[in-house]
Amino acid sequence: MAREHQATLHDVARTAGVSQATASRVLNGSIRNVRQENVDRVLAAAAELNYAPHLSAQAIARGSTNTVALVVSGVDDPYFASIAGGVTQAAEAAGLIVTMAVADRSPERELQIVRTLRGMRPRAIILTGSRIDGTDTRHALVEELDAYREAGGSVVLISQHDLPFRTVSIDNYGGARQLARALVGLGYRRFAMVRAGAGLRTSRDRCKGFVEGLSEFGIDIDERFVVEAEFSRRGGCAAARELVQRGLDGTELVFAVNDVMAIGVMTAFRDAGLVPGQDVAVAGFDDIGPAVDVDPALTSVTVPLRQVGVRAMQLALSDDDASRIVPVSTNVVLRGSTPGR
Amino acid sequence: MAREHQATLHDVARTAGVSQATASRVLNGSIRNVRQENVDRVLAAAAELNYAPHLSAQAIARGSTNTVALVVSGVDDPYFASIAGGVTQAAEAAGLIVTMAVADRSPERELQIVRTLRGMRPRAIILTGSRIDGTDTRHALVEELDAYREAGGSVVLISQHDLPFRTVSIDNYGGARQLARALVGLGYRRFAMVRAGAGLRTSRDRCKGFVEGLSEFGIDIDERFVVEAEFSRRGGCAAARELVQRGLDGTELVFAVNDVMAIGVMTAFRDAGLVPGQDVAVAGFDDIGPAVDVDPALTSVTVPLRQVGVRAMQLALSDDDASRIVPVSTNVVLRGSTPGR
DNA sequence: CGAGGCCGGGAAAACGCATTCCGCTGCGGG
DNA sequence: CCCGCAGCGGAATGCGTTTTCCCGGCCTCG
Repeated sequence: MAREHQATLHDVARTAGVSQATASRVLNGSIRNVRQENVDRVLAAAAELNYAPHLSAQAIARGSTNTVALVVSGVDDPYFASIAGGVTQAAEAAGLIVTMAVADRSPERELQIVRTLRGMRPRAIILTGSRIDGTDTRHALVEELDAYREAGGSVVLISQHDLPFRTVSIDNYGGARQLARALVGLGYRRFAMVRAGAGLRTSRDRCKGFVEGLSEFGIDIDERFVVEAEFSRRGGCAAARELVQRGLDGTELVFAVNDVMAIGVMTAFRDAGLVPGQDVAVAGFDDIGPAVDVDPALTSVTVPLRQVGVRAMQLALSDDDASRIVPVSTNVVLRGSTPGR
Repeated sequence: MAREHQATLHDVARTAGVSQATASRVLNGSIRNVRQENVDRVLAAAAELNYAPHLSAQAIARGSTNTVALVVSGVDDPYFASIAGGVTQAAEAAGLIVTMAVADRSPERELQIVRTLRGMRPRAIILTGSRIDGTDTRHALVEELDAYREAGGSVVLISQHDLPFRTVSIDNYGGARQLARALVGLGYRRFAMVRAGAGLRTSRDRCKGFVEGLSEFGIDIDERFVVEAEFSRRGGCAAARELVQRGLDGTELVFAVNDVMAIGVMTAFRDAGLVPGQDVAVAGFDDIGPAVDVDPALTSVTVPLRQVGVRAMQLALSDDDASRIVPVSTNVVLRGSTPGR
């Protein structure tokens, strides 16, 4: 029993007393028929030896893998976790195995990852949360992805619709704009904004939408009340502290470009002795799970993250080029963190 | 440029004017030396052709992959997300690629996944959050893992120390026991408990620790105040509703076996008009990020989830069998959700 | 000046599997 | 009775690497 090697197809064939070809035919449901007797013997042998086909060997023999690569910028973030959940769900439904890599918010790392991943010859590479805009690795990344696609792979981006690849496009702009309108509707007039670095497309779009939504009503946000921070809970905290230090100065509501930041903002406010929703309203974006668990519940913009993941996977697998961009719409949801005034 | 195939080592060798063997030697830093001139030519050719070695082919030729498999029971859960983060971090540090599969809380699915994963010949399989206890798939799973290990793979479990594999063992029992003591110290006497199904080892251990911690003080929990629910936020909500329906009846504190459930409990209480921490205290376990974002902040037991992931990976890679079990200690942290009485 | 050792290069085998092609058997029809 | 054909098993080939083995040239030492 203590053979150091896993059973190979050869072994199975030998103990079944048939040829490799026959064994292969029965084990992977080839088109050709095999006599029932042999089928049984092979199956029995496979079971006895606990045979599991060597996926790499299959990949090399068939010329294609059943692997999908997913690149996220951080797993801890519920945003990516949800998307990853959707992707794996759809992948497993399609019989694919997903390998995940974490870029950790670094464009260089992302490039390196894609390079490695390409060697794996995955059926698709799904990229989410990349922040390549304006970096000098951007060109290299695009080139790499292009080469990959040229070779028959399929590339799917999430919310990077200005790159020449298929993308699932979350309506960040529209959602933020709607949010701005809704908040003005509630009576808010003086806003602050917490955003991420300029390299992050998602953040940019949301800011733009929000600002333009406000400007419909002739409202604008003073430069002083726009603070840039890390795209994370910690970043949100830091930003909120920065804001109270600068002096809130009549600010009625702070909009953070995503929920994890918004939640960070809320707790930082609370730590500073301010009651969120009462002393200062807070709104976020994404409507991640925990948004309803904080008190008051966080006003946000729902984006069906899991759906996004599923769509991305489907988009990756579809071969018609007609729908290069799959739009995903978003929905404002008002909660206790932004009471009417 | 539009060749349908990726560049192969053969191509590189040809355009460099050397043999495949030489190309291989320079590209993977073999022990043997290659003349500098040839090194340069091969490197140039590789860069020009944008060559990426076919990992499957390498795997097959070398007889080993640089892949690690991670099985979690759900990505959306921050518990697993954090562990996954640690695992990928450590894996990438070791130059390994991690492929993740989601068992979705089903033992059968888990078994099937392990079976598939084995075909990938990963260096290690890391299993977390499995709930095989008492199921009939348990034996099959163990057998499968055994066969895998027999063949040279390494298996690491997280908090399943009664199975004959290496495991990172979180001190669930001790942490819960400490928590119980601390809470009694705060003046609490009447407890309710929200736990998950009996198949989940982690839940069992925590319950046991908590109950035994209480019994040190002659306190026990009435059967009526123990409710079993899904191991998720939703489950926590449901459990809390169940509790209020049964009648809290003087219950001072409800302990949920993990934070996501505890948070669910808190919001469900709030929805029912109860103020968490004031009308009824709540304590959880894990100290996941959001624990400090809810209001009042959640009393919990810190477990260094990311560390757990890192350790698991290291344990998987180490080849000395001395330390089959790596203990990870936990730490009670009291917060606003359990004010002193 | 010759033998042996060392260094670097290439041909080829091997890895585990899928698949194509070939040949055998057995059947039915002419 | 023979031919053709369908059906099925097996040998062989190929996939992209690594690695072993061999070979030629050069250097060194005797």
